[in-house]
Amino acid sequence: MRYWLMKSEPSECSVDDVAAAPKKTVPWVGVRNYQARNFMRDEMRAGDGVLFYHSSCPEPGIAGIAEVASTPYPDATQFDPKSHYFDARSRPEAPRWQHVDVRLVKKTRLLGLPEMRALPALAAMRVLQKGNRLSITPVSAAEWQKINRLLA
DNA sequence: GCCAACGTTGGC
DNA sequence: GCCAACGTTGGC
Repeated sequence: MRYWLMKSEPSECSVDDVAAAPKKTVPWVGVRNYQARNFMRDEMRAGDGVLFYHSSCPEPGIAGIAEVASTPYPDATQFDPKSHYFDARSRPEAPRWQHVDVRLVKKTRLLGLPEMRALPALAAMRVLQKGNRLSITPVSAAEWQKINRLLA
């Protein structure tokens, strides 16, 4: 059992959008960064814990608790010329991009970025490090427990 | 809209 | 393999 923080722009897919989705589950399509892809493809397991993070918005922060809900599979948007995420160099016989499904466990109060930065227990979180841009980052068990207590 | 930080691309 | 140019991310 591992833990992750996954960023989503609420204008694209907010915590409320996931809550309204069938089975409260969405395919995590659109990741086009190799490190983030590798986390999904190589390291995630169904049942892993996910902190659902709102980015590029007026109030960035953790907006819900979710979980990994599938094994990795190819991202269909890479083969769709009409998609914003189309990748002309990916081949169906060798898909470049894979993703998992994410299921919302519960929407929480917003744990805002300033509040996260103020907590010593979270000081080492990958997502808070200067220069971090990765849309998926590992979370330690201690960080996971701390945040779950705060949002309980 | 600005800009720092980082990733990717492509010429050499 | 180097590295400059360019594109993207994401907080502010």
